[in-house]
Amino acid sequence: MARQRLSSTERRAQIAEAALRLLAERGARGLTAAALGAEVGLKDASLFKHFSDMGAIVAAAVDRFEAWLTDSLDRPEAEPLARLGGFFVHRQALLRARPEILRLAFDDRLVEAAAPTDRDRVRAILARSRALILDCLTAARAAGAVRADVPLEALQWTVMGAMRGAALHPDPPPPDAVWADILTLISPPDGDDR
Amino acid sequence: MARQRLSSTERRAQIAEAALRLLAERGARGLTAAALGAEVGLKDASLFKHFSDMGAIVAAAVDRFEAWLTDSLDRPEAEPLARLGGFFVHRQALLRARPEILRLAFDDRLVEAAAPTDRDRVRAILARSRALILDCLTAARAAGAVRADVPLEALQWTVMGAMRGAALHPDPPPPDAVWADILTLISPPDGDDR
Amino acid sequence: MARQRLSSTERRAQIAEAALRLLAERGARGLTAAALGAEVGLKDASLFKHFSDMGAIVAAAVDRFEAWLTDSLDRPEAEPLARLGGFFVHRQALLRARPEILRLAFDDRLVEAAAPTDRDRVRAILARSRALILDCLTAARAAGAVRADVPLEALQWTVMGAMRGAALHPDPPPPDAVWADILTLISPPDGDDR
Amino acid sequence: MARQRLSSTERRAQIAEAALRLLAERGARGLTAAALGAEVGLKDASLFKHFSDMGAIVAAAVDRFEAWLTDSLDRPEAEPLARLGGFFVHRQALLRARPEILRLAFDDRLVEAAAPTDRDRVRAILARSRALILDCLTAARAAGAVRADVPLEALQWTVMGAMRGAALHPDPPPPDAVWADILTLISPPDGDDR
DNA sequence: CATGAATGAGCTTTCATTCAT
DNA sequence: AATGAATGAAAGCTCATTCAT
Repeated sequence: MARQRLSSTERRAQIAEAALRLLAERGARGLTAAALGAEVGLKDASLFKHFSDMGAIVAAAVDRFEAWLTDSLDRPEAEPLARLGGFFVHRQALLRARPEILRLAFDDRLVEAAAPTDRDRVRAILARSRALILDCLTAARAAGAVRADVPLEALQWTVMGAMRGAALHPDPPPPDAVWADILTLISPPDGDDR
Repeated sequence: MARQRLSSTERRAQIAEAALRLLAERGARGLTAAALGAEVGLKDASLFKHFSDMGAIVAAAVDRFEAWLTDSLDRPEAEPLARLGGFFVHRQALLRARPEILRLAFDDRLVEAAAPTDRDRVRAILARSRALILDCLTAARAAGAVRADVPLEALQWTVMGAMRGAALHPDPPPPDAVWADILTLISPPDGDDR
Repeated sequence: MARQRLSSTERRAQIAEAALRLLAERGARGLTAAALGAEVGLKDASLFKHFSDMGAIVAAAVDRFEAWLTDSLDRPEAEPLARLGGFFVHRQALLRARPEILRLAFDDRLVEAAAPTDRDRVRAILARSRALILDCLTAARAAGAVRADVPLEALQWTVMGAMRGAALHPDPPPPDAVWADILTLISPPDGDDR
Repeated sequence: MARQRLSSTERRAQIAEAALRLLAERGARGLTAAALGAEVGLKDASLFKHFSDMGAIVAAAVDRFEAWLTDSLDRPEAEPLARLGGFFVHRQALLRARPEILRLAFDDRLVEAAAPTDRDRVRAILARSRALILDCLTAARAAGAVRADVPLEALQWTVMGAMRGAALHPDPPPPDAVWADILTLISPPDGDDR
């Protein structure tokens, strides 16, 4: 196999991405320099020409993870439930496009591999999604757009449960159909309309 | 401190439990023979007097995990929603009693540590809980006890989302209150009562 | 070759001593875990059962070095030149008994291998010998026992030069003969006797 | 900073000199291609455009060392003690001008870094200085210019001890003052003048 | 002339495991 | 039943060196 020569910028991106993949597929113990090297067609030693150590690689992987999960499409100005729906559908699409990688969003594998500093970053990234959901629901409730007979947190869990359930589903349903069902669940019960 | 000499049976149990704890607290990379030995007051070498190798230890840990998650209190004969409520409340109690250990139920840490065989067993254990929920909901719908305007899976995700959300909550609400909220969410909308 | 089993205490001593030897014979770059292991009949990995890391090994080697160079025979109460002569002869004997190891006393090889903390310790050990010499000479001068026509330091250099020269000599002369010559050199010139 | 492009000859000299400096300051383990490159403003790989390998670099450093220690000022025709005094003062000046580098003269650091061949060269270089001293002393004794009551070697050690002591002195005394003291020490004792 | 990318060999260290006591 | 000493394999990382640009 001809020795691949890539620019350092490309390599760094490639390595970070491969690290995320390995982490998702084989867990923290599967993320070794040798395995990572094999993944990108390098020897283990060569990795350290691009990153100072494994910690830096994980940090770059966390950056990458953050980039994926930072929802550029989020429109804060929108009507709260529309905003939440947009987030939900967009995030579902993401989770399906990168199933191996984004499964990391649902457990602590990335947290486990990371050094304390990055650990907090990962937690913060995940917390942001939860906060966005809760924000939208809070605003929606103020506008009477969601049911008032259960605590907001119950609604948040419903949304997050659906997110997770649909993403991990072996035969995932269309995101907007799922969102429609969520809407049905969290909307004020019928009688209120009258 | 006098060297502790325990019967083999006790030791095996103690080690398996400690393995679960380590796995939950420090992840797959934190489960080393030395750490595990320290946890139970043995030297690493002594572990292998009780188990043939680390794989066997993880297998025993999976047994233990299965024992915890096998709900002895489940009463199949009960009315479906009552059965589901009983399961929910009981499981919540369990998750709070063993927070460190049972966090394993929510991610793939145990899967990661396990050899392929045990991996499937863990998946099966987790699948059983999901199946129980779905069973109850299916029966309940047949009896008209849950809303019919969303797919059963949406209801399942709602229950599981609440289970997870409540268990991971920093200041967990009383299980029966959570269950009451879930009931509200999954019950048929108001108008149907007439 | 039958696997040698030694008590940890013995091993530690053996390893520390071998480290000194390697350092003296092959220099800082020759002191590798593998080489050291070979020297004592162990695999490199086994060394770390007895010492936490290479730093600890070097530290133990410095201890050993210190023990050799700490002159238990020194008698502060003696007449200064007798005390210095005793030191000189005793130290010469030592340097010949352990030529490989004690060559370390004459250059910075040990300093180079050591971590900053131990580095200072080595310097202190070497400084002690120099101080002892200077002390004796100072006292001797006060008693008119050494010549007064050159600075004390010049006398100190004479003693130290002879120490080094005699120790490194391919065919080393008897220590007391050397000492006699030094005495001749540093004594007050003839005329004083009258 | 614009990439420095130097002629090969200049580079070789620069690198050899930097190697000596590194060796003196950081020891054999501090002489790495990367460190050496940094010292001269090159990348490690670029060093090997000028030298075939590290061995060649050390060899060039030994050349350099030899050049420094080859005393162009030595005048064999002079009166022996004058010749020795000239050597002493000149060498002292050298040691002070290049303290970092010439400290190499006093221990085996350079020997340690060198391959066997160069090792012998270094030893030969150092032996030359010793031989010069002994030659002068031998001639001086034949002329009755030095004391006859101690072996020549003792006088040689005195000179060398002073050389070393003065060079390593934290606050070095003027070379000719030191030489005067040496003269005092090695001259025939008073009474002989009559 | 100089560099950036890559490598193989070797280093320190960790880890699961074996064996004699 | 438990340990202390030892090991082989593999991990993370450094280093001299090669090669294409």
